[in-house]
Amino acid sequence: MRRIAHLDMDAFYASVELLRYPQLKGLPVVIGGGRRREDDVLAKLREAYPEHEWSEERLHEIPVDFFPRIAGYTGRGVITTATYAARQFGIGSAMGLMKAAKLCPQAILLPVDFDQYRHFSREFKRIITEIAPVMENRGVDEVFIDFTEVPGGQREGGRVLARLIQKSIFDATGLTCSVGVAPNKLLAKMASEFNKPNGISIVSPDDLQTLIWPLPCRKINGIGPKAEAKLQAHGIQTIGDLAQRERFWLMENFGKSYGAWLHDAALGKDDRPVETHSEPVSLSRETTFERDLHAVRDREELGRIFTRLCEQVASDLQRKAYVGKTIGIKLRYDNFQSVTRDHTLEQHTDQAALIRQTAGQLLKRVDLSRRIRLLGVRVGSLQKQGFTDAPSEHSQAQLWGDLSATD
DNA sequence: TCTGGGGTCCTAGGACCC
DNA sequence: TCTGGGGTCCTAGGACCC
Repeated sequence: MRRIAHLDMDAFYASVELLRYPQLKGLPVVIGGGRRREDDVLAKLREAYPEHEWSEERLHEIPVDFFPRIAGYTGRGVITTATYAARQFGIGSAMGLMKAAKLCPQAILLPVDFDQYRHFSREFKRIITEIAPVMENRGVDEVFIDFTEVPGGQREGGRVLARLIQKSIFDATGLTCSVGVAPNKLLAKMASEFNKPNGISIVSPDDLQTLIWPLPCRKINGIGPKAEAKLQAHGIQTIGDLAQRERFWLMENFGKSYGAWLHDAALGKDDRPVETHSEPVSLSRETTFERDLHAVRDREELGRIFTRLCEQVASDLQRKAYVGKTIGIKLRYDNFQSVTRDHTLEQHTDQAALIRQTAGQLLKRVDLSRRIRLLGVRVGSLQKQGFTDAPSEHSQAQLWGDLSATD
C-alpha cells in the first residue's frame, strides 16, 4: 500500500526567530508587517547601545524589554506567523496587525526575515531527502514525502520513519514539525494537523469514518471559505455529510469536475503522485502602498513604483534563467476589488524595458480614476532561458532609449 | 482599524483555424 | 441566405493555498 507523509513545520517563522532570540520563548510573538530597515532588531540595538560590539552570536543577550511591542502599530501589515503563546489571545496568520494589537498589545513584533527562513527551509528539506528521496515541495515549511519504497517506510504504518525524520530535523536545527502518514496526500495532509505541535499521526483507510468524517468540510485541502459557505447552505457541515451526497447531485450543484472531486475527497480517494520536480508557470511582484494612490495626483510616485516592480520581475527572471511572453498587470482599488490585464508578446523576454513598456500599455486599459491600493506586475508563459526566440541585447538597448525619450 | 505577497488551477467567452 | 463542430490560444476573473 502507498504510504504518503505530509510534514508541516510547527509555527515555522516564529520558531526560527526563537532560535535567534531564545529569551522570547513562551512569550507572545508575532512576525509580520513591513520590511522597513528600521524594523530590524539588530539595527535598533546597535543604535541604542553603540558601545557594544553586537553581533549575530550575541542576539540571545538582548533584554526582553528591548524588543518592540505591537501596541500602537499603525500600518497595513498582516501577521505572517504567531507563536503558540500569541495564538492563545486569538491571534492568527493573515490577521491585520492593528487588530492583533488590540487583542494582545504586549505581544512582541518582529519583522519577517525571509533569507533566514529560506536557509532553514533548505536545511530541513536536505535532511529529509537524505532519508527519503521522493519529496514534493509545498512552500517553505511543508512537504509531502513518499514513504512507500523507503526501507522501513511501512513499519508501524510509517511511524518509525516519521519519528526518525522528526528527530533528525530537530537534532540538526532545533526545530519541531508535525507529520501525518496515510495512503494518499489528501489524508496525509489532514493527518498532520491531528497532533500539533511535534506530533505524528497515522491514518489508515479504516479510520475514514471515525477520524475524517466528523471533521468540518473546510479541513479538506481545496475547500475554502466560498465552497464551505455553499456546502453549508445545502446543509452539509461535515465531511461525513458530504460523503452521504450522491456524486451526481454534487456534480450538478458544484460543477462536473469540482463536484466529482468533492465526492472523491469525502471518500478519502486521491491518487495524485508525489511530484519531485515542478516548473514555474509565472513570476510576479506586487506591492500594497502605505496609503492609497491616485493615478493623476500621485503620478510620479506610481510611475517609480511601477518601474521598480518591472525591474524586480526582470531580475527575478534573469536570476532564475527564465523568459516569459505574457505580461500582466494587477491593480487593487481602495474597495479591495482587483482587476488584471495581460498581453502576450510575439517573443519571450526577461528584459525590464520591454516588460515596462508592455505593462504601461496595459495600464491604459483599466479605470485610473479610482484610488489604488496595490499594483503588481506578472510575467507568465515561462520557458527556460536558452531555448527561445528572445531578442538581442541590441534591440533592448534601443527600446530603453525609446522609453526614456517618451516617458 | 480592514484585508500581504507569491503562487497554481479552473472557467468561460471569443478569435481563429481546419 | 440559415446558422456544424472540434481544437487551441488568448484574456479576465476568481477560488484556493502557503
